[in-house]
Amino acid sequence: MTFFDNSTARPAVLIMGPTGAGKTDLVLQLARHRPIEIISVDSAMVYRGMNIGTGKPPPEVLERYPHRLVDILDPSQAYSAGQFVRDAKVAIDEAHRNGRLPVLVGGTMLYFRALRHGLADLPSADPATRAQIDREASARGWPALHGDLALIDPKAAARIQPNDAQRIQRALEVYRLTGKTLTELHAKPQPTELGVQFFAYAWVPGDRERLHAAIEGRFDRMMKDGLLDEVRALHARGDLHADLPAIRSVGYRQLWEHLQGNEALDSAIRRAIFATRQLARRQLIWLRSEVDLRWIDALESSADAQMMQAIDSVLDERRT
RNA sequence: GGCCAGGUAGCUCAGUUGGUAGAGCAGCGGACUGAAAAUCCGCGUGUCGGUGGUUCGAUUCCGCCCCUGGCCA
Repeated sequence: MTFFDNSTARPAVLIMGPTGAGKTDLVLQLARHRPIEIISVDSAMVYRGMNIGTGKPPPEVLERYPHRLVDILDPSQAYSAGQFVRDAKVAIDEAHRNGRLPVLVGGTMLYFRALRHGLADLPSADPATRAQIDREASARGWPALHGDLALIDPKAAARIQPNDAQRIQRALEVYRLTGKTLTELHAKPQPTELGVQFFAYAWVPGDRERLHAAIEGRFDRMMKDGLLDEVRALHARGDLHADLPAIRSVGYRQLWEHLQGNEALDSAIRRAIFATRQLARRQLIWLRSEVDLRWIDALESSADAQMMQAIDSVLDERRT
């Protein structure tokens, strides 16, 4: 039980895959047979009351095989990459203390990257500043604010598109909060050494068309399982709105539009499936640029065995 | 069977007063540092239903045929 608490880098396995690739089934399979601790890397599963649409395992399964970083926030709140890194560190440490191998599984690639490669020391989001910038943007337009940014931080402005409201806002927010530019702050070296050695795997269906079909079938199943009622319950609360990160999630966003009376159900469903495929595409693009990643074709019959073997080799290494 | 309206990109459609065509959606490629399941950027050759005719030239005009929808029998 003391395999992991020596002073050298302790191991953690990362399983990164697009939505609909079958990560959940895989990791439950692993958990049944090996001493692992499942840590979710998913910006939507953090929210309570968002179960069917985020593809969480059913409650009885979660009870039997606990997932860290699932159901930790109310949908009215916002999560962030920075918060994820802090939470993940704690979860990894606890797994090691319990003598278990942390297995981080999910599809939020920014979180994986932030965990492995670190984040610059930036201030977290400030609602008042963002509201102020939003007011300016609605008066002058985002390209004008992009022009402002070009004056204070030409390098950042050069890589941010004039219409990319979110990034322009963030760059200006950081400057107003700290008096320093994003470019300056990014340049500072990040001394956050986690003391964790990561073993990273891309879990990806090798056939795009089959991924698409799986995504469509999965959404139909979610609808049969009561996704619309789930979204209706969130909608009925009255304090949630379409601009919240939780409600912007794939599936929830489109069904929310339908519940608002803005869109027919069949059209909302169709768009939800499109949005899910587009999400998967972006996840795949992200994976292609990741380094130190071993690819496993999730469609291969030996895929589960390959992953199991990978877990075993990490466990064996620590045992000697 | 007759009349009418259509048949143009994977889908919905626009358009060419005759010089071989373009939007939205989809799809694809890419960017990505506290909203990331977010946000943004880029990519459009397709027998213009088929076949004859008129014309220097037809997807566009004309004839015939096929298909779809509607109305009338």
